[in-house]
Amino acid sequence: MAKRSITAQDVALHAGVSRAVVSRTLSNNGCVAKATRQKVLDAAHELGYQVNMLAQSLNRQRSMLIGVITSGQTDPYRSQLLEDLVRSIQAQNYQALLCDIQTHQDLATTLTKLTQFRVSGVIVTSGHPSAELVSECVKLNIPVVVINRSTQLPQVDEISSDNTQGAQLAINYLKKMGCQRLQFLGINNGTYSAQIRQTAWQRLEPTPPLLAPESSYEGGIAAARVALQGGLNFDGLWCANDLLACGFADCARFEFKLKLAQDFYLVGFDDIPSTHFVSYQLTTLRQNTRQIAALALSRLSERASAMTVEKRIDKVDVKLIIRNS
Amino acid sequence: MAKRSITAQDVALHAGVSRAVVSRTLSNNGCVAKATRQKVLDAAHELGYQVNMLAQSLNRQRSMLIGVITSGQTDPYRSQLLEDLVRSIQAQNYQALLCDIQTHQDLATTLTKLTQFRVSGVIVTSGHPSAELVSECVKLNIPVVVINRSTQLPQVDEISSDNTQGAQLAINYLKKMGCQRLQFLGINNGTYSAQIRQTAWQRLEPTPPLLAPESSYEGGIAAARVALQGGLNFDGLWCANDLLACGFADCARFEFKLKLAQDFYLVGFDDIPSTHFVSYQLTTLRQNTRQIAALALSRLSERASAMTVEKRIDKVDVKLIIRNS
DNA sequence: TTGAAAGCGCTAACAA
DNA sequence: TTGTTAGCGCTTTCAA
Repeated sequence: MAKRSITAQDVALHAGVSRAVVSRTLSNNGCVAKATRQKVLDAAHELGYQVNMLAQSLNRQRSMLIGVITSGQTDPYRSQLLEDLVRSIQAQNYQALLCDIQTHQDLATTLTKLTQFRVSGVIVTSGHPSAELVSECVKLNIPVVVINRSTQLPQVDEISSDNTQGAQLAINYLKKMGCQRLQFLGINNGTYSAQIRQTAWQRLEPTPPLLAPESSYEGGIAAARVALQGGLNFDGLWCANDLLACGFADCARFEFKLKLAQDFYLVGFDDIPSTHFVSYQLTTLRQNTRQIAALALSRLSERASAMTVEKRIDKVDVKLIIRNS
Repeated sequence: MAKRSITAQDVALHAGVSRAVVSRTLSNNGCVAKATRQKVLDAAHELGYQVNMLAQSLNRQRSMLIGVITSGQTDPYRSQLLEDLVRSIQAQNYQALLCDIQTHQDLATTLTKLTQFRVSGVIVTSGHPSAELVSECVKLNIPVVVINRSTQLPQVDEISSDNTQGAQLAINYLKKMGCQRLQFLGINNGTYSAQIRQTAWQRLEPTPPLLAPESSYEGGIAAARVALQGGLNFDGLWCANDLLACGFADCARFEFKLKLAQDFYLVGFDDIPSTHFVSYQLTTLRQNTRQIAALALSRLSERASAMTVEKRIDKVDVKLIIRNS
């Protein structure tokens, strides 16, 4: 039943040349006479030839696949990042092998899975690859880049939003709004980004941070209940992310009858869609996910050609989006 | 530099057998003596052998890859569906090849890309595959399933939420809340799902639907401005999706000072996170994305073993989530 | 039960 | 510039 598909051999026959010439022509590699080249191209087109990526990859010991590792957590920011990553990958003619991991163990098995496909690179947006895993990749010449997380590993490039700059922008904004007592809302045992933002904050402001029990809308509500119980003792708040900010804002407004941009100012992080809903209009910091994605691909290809180049750490600018909080 | 990785040959040598035995043992295919089997397993484990998926797939003419086609549109519902799809795929030991398409043309090139990787199946969540594309897949024995869309093609299985049931649930709810003049908010030139919901609605209620200019929060606002301008002439509204519902609700509340669950009732669709925020608390219909995903994988594997089985159309139950609207 | 050998479709070194 | 040849690592008849 399953019809055999058209191979380079067929094209070679049709064009009256050898398969080697076909290969050279189609991969633009090695020299072919102009006329021959055209013959091959025509034949390939006529027959509807499609190269078999499996065979090609097997031979080249490298597939046109790039592994993208994400955690189940589907918050709007992550979705946006993923979308931009996939687009960047496809723009370079690669394809995205999407791997969802739940646990640290998953990361290990996933990374070996990816090596079995001889991926051209791995982009980690969740979890922390261990040294052995990475060295395994290095051995196989597979570059690894991590996004919004750090690692000690020397061969792994890092890309993240500039959280320090973010902290500064948030503080400047709050002060400009006249706030005198600033506060930060982080997450207990939170994500790497939340921790970094907290650290960045603490370098600039001494106030001990508020901590939400979890990184979510509900976490923001819970944090607000605790924080506002004894009265409002701050007038400017920076939240580690927008979901927290929305939760905090709602609890403050509906349970404690506080008014945003009046009783206190609030800055979020991520610029997720909800923040621009009429009922929120939250001031926030927008990450440049497109640039992060583009940079990830650049780093991957740089390291592909020179596995041992020095580790690079990129900080991508964030942008303050001023709304009504 | 790049160390050659361990092959079946190495394992064979180490175990003192032929590579054929190694292959049989590891793929559980053909017979191997118990003792030999153990020897091979031990050797493989000791050497840390990992099968080369490229070689295996080339030989079997089929990779452990499943193509997932999505459109750039990252609304929360789509993200959730994607996540569930990827999990289901990984649960079956396959890997997800994620392809983002923008235009109809992209679908075509993407589908041929996928065939080049000899994927074991394709899941389409966006766009409408043409007859030729599908027949190309059929020829290569690649099953195709579409989610939340329909197609005339006989070899393509369809899975979607039961929109008719959804319409009925929404209407029942609104009537139970005492609504007398029901209305539906669809989308002008909208998604397939929105159209189906509209059709389902119209079979039950004769009222001509409202139409938003686009499928988004802003679309909902725009629709509300038009609809409410001349006064409120309905008391129960069903929106094609939650983003529209949020926009409509906000415009109604903030611009027209209407009260939800008082001046009119509103039911959404999708149960996206924003709907359960304190400031919305929208009643909505939840799609069972996990079941949709699981079903997609089932259909794919069924068709894989019998390409010509009759086309199947599955409707997955939706669930009314009653909140405060 | 095991091994030898052919082949999946492609690339690349080498020779012509 | 072209063709020949030897693999890439695996699976799978077919004999032994």
